[in-house]
Amino acid sequence: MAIYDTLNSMQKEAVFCTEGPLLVLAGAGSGKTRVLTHRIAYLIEEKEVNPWNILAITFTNKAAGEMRERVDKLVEFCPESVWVSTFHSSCVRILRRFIDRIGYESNFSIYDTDDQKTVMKRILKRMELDPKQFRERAVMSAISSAKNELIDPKQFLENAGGDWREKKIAEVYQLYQEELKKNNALDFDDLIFKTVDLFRTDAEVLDYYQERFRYIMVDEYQDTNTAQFVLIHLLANKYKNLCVVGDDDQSIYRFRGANIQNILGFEEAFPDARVIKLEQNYRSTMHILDAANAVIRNNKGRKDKTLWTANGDGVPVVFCHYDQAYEEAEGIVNDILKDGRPFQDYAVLYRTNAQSRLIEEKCISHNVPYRLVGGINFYQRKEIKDILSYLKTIANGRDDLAVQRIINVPKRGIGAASIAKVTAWASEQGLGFYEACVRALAVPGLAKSAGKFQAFVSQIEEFRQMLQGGSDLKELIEAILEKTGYREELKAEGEIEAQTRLENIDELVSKAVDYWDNQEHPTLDEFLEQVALVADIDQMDDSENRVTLMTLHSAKGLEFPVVYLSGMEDGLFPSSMAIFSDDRADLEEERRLAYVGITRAKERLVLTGARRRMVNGETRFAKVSRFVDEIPPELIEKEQKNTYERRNEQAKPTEPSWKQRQGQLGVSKFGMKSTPAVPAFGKAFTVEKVGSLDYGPGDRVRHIKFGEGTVMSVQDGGRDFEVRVNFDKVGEKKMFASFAKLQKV
DNA sequence: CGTGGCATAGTTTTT
DNA sequence: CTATGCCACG
Repeated sequence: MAIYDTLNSMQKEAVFCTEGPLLVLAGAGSGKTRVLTHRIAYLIEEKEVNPWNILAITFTNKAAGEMRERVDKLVEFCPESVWVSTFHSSCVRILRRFIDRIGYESNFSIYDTDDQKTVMKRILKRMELDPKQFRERAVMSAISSAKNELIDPKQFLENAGGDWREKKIAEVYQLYQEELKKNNALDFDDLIFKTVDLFRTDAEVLDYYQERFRYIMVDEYQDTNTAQFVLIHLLANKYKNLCVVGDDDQSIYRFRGANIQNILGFEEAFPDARVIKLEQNYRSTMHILDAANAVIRNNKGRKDKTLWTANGDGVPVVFCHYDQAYEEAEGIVNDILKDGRPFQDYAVLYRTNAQSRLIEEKCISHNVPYRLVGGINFYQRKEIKDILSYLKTIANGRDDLAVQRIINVPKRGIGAASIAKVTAWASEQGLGFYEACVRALAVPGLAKSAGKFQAFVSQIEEFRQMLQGGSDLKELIEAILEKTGYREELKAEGEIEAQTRLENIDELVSKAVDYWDNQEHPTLDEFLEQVALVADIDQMDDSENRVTLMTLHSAKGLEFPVVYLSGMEDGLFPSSMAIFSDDRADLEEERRLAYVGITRAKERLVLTGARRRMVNGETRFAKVSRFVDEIPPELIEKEQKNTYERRNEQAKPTEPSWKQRQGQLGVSKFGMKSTPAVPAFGKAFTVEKVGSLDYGPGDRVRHIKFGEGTVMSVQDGGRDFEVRVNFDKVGEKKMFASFAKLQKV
């Protein structure tokens, strides 16, 4: 019983209440993951529930991974049988097994956002719709929302009524689904949608899973959309042992379909539901919580609760107002240096990804190591998508988009015209695109190009044989790079580009190796599947001593000793979209975002904002964010950081450098994790730059490949220094300092 | 068929 | 400002 003694009384109640529907309203930092994991342990150890009968669902792989780890530690008997996974991967697992019952093949491929875009573009073009009126972004989001609400194309059309535009979108939706079906593909939304579809049409399958999952737990319940709600509802409907944990004040994904009503109306959906509130916070100081409470109190549609803590008051919240956005960035970085904790104790949060740039620049110029979460997903990078498309083609060749992506990468002299011919013939014959390539000779009008298609096909076949012959993924990717001439082509693009891209590919290789070595029966298919469902935040490597830069959205579920909320300006945060919206709920969502941001801080919270900042090349002026004003004056210290003050600050002697600071690691109160010997995957997101260069224009330097040369110029290119060097042998080259590793001679 | 240049449009957040 | 798309030229 000892493990439960560490829980407070409310937490205990939630853990011990195992039968029937249960809603746990868990405020920020109130230990909800602890409750979930202990509840799982309790079910197994005390209630003798078979681990096999437990399902725990989260939103991100990271959360699932953490829960998995904690469950494995806590539960003695067969913890691995507990199904801990995300919505999306649970659905994939179910669909792989039973999707044939709703007319798909079980080896369906999963389309990511880019794939969807490609398909959508094609359809919009084919329908000759005015691209101004039907932008693919808008159409896609309309379709996505429809899927989140479980509306199929037919219903969409019915709902459209007499609205011409809506009717057209319904038509696009219909065609889009047909196209996906033809390619035996599902997009992200389909994964949920089709699982619900499967459960609704096949009572046998539903019953199987209802029996299997007698105890269901859902984390971050406030983020579920209607489709996910129905899914859970169906699964839980037989035994009704459903425990959902969430915080309505942290619902920040309305824009992608999250339905806050799922949590607010839980008691109506399950009339005999128990409700337990967790209001004791273990994370932050009272000052921080007071600020959070004060802000969120302005929202109307919420369950009433007030966080409190036994921690002390702590230091006051600070708001720093700057003139310019770059001064704000500078101020934050200076403050971090002055404060003097290990870098990993700090997070700088912002509303939009674009804001990261200024902060990055200042981190670079002050030698502060940082880790950037978000931005372009690693798996969306061109070179990664290329290699993955090769792998997909090698795996089965059924993913037409993948094949089309690589058929002329690197250049094989196969142009758009030939591809169009093959595509047309393929659909005429009812063949997949790859199949059609195999039979290129039979395609009418292809003439000379047919040989090029055949060369491509035989190359793919060669790779397949490698795989069957026992090659691992590392060898395979290596072979692709060499034999297709991909590496060659990259190099032709330029030294800097090629190096960055090859480094990214190396990251992919290490990911592949990691998978290959840790799996009992590794398969290419399974690897590709894992890769399809990862998000940025999943890869965040928190073992390195770096400042974290990310959006408020990415920050949910995390905590840091010191948090900077930057860009606290009306029009930016809250966004002007929300301010001018006639739906009050939009502004409330922004406020919840502010609440999430504030409650990430454990000890110190600094809000910052600027009067002016450059947006889209023009200067914009902004008032202080209304959220700052919602914090009562006695809780917050406001500082005007004007240009004059800043000059004084700058005049001070340089702060301890990064290297010196590293020595403090391990001595500090926080973050004692040691750096692993093998760099974790995710390095691609951290930018390690050379702080200052020991060479400048006019100096002689040596490059590993190009030999000696003279530095022409050094330019601070934002993320890195761009150096122009005139090499004796090869002439002038542009390169990034951190990659070029130039040596002064 | 490929490339390079120009024009235009877009900016919230992402599983 | 930047990324993408389209068009015209080689």
